[in-house]
Amino acid sequence: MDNGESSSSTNNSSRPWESYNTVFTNAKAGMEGVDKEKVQRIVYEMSKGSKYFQNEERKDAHMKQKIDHMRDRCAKLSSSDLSNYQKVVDRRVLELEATRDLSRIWLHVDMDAFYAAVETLSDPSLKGKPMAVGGLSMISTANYEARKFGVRAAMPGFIARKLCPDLIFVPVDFTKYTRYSDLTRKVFGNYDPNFIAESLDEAYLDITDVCRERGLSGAEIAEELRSFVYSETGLTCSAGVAANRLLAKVCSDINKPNGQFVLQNDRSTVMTFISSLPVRKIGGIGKVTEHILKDALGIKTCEEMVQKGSLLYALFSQSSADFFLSVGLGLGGTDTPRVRSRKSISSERTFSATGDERLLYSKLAEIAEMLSQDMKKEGLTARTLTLKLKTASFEIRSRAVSLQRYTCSSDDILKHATKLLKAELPVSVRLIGLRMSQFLDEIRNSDPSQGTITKFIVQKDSSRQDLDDIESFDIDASNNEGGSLSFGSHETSYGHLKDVVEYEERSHIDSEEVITNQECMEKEERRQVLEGDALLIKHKECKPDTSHSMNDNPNAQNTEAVSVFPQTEPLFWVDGYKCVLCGIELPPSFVEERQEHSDFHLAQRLQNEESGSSSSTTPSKRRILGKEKANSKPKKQKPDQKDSSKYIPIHTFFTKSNQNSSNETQKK
DNA sequence: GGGCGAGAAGGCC
DNA sequence: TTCCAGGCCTTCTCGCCC
Repeated sequence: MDNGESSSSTNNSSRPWESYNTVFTNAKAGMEGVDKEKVQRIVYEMSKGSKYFQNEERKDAHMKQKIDHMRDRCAKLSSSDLSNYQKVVDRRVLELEATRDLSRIWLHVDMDAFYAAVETLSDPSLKGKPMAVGGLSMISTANYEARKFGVRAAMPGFIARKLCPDLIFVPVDFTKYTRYSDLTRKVFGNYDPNFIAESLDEAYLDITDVCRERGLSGAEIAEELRSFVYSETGLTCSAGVAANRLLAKVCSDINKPNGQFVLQNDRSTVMTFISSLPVRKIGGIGKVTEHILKDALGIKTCEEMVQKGSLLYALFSQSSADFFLSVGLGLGGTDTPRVRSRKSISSERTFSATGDERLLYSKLAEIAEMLSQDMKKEGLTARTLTLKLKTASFEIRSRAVSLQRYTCSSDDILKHATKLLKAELPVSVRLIGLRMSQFLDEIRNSDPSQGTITKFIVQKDSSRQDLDDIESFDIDASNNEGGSLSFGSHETSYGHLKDVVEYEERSHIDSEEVITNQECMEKEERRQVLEGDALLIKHKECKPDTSHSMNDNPNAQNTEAVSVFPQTEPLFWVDGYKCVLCGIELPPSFVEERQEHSDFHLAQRLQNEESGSSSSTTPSKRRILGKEKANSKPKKQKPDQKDSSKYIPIHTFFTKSNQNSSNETQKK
């Protein structure tokens, strides 16, 4: 990279493509003999002038600015600074060395050109021909014949076709890939039941035990596993065997395709191996990190990370520097981590750039629905919604909002996403994404006997479930002595809980549809009727003899519901604003709050009936009060705190000083 | 002034 | 001719609160 020079568009060189930082010329398995300059030139020629290209230039300029800034800081370091940082490095090296574990044998399996190989199995006529899975806009993977032309994953199809005019495009079919992936995983499970699936086509296996039990070496197990994978699927894979996952992953790439590489478990072999290894080979170090390390600090190999450790600790955050140093020592994960808990879930779609608001809202609705479906499938509820937009000029914007309650409802997601989008208009957009984070996982991850409560919360349109409510729900349940909240009792109760909830959901949706065209008071009346009816249905299920006619005409049943449910009065707003159960006052215009409030009483009542507990928690007023004070922040929850113990933060890092990266994307 | 949470952005596969 | 994904994670900055 031509450091410090202007961006590529203004480069006066007769070979401007040389400074175009495409990722497509990076060495990847099967691309060894590729004419890199030709690929780079074609990619440059086809990209230049496009909005994508301009955006790349902007990013490139930003990266260069960052590198320059780092260099400046580097130059300002005094020898005593460096000597102090060196002491830190020396100490950390000792500490890290103490954690070195050479007793484990890890195997990394990587399927060869997975999607392309599966497609070739389905259609043998593709064998031997250059082929890519994907379309003209983007390809997901390419077979080895296509890679000889420089075609590779994440490359736009139109560029791939230019590089290889005979390229055959096959559409992506994830169902098929998942099926084959399942077959490979069955094989993996025979060697390590706790194997870590990284993606559809990659996995880590701790084969220490199987090696010992069968008296076989890592190489022999790898050979056997690959052979079983082939006989089960007809697909080839490559494997790496080493003392930790980081090294095993590097090793699996060495003899690709259909090969394996074993790195012996002794320190000097590891250190020799790592000494000349380019940093880019390490998982977690990508294009940007590679450039920063090389151009700001002159670090190209893993060994140099240790040699220049003082600079790393001077310029990077502690966690980033620790990561780099451990890489330089050839250290990596050796334990089987507990199941990674996801932090967010998202859905996004790219389409032709448009500024048509109606179209944008309709895309938004589709995505909200998809996200909601995914969340329900995974049993997740969350309270932070982030809208991501990629504008026609490839600028990425994200706008987030934290909701008052945990939800997975598409209505809720869409409602808030619409507000976020509205604030950005007018804008021409080519991608919309929605992400939900801050999961309700204290409950999700709590003891298994609470599964049905979780299910209840999740399956219910949780849009109206307040955190406080859930917490009290949970606590009440767990405090209930004598195991009256056993799994069995939940099972029994779940049926009618679910029905009530589903009924209520339907009612809610119906009422919402009507509401849009109704006056506020009328809406409130209707809601009262529906609330009363939901309780009634619940009651009917408990007492099957109750008249069936109740359900037929909800609007006519409210008073009936009251009369047949005397021991637990239905929720009713006295004088139109006061809850008869707890006395809290909420004017009719506080529609959402009133809905939540009634939900709370409903849930509490069901809970109490099941557990026999009469413990009652008044729904928190603090949020309601917070609402009244329009600008006050909601009471801080314990967030899903960064679980720093789980993984070394790797992928992204920044210098310790201020970034001062003028955020053009910021602030409107 | 430090701790903390929310929002935004960057980065990797 | 066609003009660059989708998902997830981490860190940073800023502002509020104690």
